[in-house]
Amino acid sequence: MSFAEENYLKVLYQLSYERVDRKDAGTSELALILKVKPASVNDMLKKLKEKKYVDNKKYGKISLTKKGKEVAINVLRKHRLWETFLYEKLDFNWAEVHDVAEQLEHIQSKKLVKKLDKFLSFPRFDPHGDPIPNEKGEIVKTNRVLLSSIKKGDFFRVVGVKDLSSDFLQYIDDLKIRINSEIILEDIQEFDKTRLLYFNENKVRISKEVSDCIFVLPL
Amino acid sequence: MSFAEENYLKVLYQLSYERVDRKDAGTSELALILKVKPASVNDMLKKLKEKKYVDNKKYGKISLTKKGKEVAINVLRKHRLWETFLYEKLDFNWAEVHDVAEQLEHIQSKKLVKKLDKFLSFPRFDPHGDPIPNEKGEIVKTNRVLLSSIKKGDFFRVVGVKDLSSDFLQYIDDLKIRINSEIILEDIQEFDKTRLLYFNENKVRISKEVSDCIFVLPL
DNA sequence: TAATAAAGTTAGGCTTACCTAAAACATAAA
DNA sequence: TTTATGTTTTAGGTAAGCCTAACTTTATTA
Repeated sequence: MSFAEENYLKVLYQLSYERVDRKDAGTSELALILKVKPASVNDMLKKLKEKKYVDNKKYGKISLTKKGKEVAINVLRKHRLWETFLYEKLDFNWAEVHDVAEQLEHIQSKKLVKKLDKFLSFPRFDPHGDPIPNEKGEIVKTNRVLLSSIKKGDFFRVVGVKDLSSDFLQYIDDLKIRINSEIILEDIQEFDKTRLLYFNENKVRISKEVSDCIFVLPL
Repeated sequence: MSFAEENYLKVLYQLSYERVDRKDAGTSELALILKVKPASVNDMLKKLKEKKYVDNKKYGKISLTKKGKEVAINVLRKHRLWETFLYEKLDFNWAEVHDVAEQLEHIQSKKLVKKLDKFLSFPRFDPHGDPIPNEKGEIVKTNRVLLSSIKKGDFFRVVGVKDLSSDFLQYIDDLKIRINSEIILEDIQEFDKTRLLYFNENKVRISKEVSDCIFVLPL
């Protein structure tokens, strides 16, 4: 299983199972995320189909087989364990972990993953609040929601940010909104496309777009 | 700089600068170590030459340029830092670290290397006793020698084993000869191709071949 | 020194994963 | 329903990194 193949399966999984808007993944969307052309996606899908990792008909819905899903979940597990390692042990910030984990997720060593998991005390969520599949591929449910859905007066804890390599990440990190920081939203003032949030003593103005990137756990 | 290119430069460096018998590296020797055919080595050398990483004439000695040496030392630094991490933090044994480090050494992130180095408290030697180049590419000298050169009555400390993926490694690990274990050789009895070593209370029989793989520091 | 062996090189091919350009199909708007 | 727009697929091509087979050069040994 090559790096490229693993990446295709991982992104396919995320588009099929981890999206809020549950619409099917298409060739061009995949191409956009993987930073290749739609024709290349097609080439690879053909190969993955032959190898029984995906199962799609011409012009039809692309779906992972059981085998493909297993590989995808394993890559995701590694990605999120490494992100946790970088954040917890090496003191990386939210904005920095993703790109490095993108490389580390392809290291092939069952033993390494097992030992890393243990070293991190079997974490269930990564720094972005995404669930880390366990060794069997099981994924725990969480009732986290996006900050954008929080209403004035609600209490919650920040648990993560979306696992996207966006410019927001650096910005969010700069706001010092750290995971599990026990910050509680005490008040909201709504402006045009902007919300003024009071986190304990801290006053922070956050745009709609940014609050669509922050996961919180209602208390 | 691709994985393959990095590997060629790393092996070239080791053959040129880290060998006891200081003879020049040849196409077929490189091929043997890199597990490819001599023709492939030639293809790659041509490319590395164009890119000014190596400097060799047809049928002549292959040598690294300053630029090539820098890359090689950096890969070696990463390899040995990762080995140290696996051994010290994840509880891998001597036999297991090499293959995984072989993959990890190609991760591209200056920040990662820097933080890993700090996390490990700036180690100067890896689990095999090989020196870890510092951030500037400087390599500390050590006066370690091979166990095979030790004479009856000498005192020393085991500091590592050769960085080769050999069957010896598992065997050595099983002997429980751990780095910095303060074990001292109290007596040797010589047999045909075999030495019976008394490490404190432990009596261990070791072949010539194995004692050619163990680095010790005379006390 | 000539014959033989070993090492290095070249030529031509293969596979992977990408590409562009053009054709086939699907969907939404007129 | 036809047209316009966008998405998916096909065909043909490229570069990296490997290969085999044949050839050239260097080293060894008779």
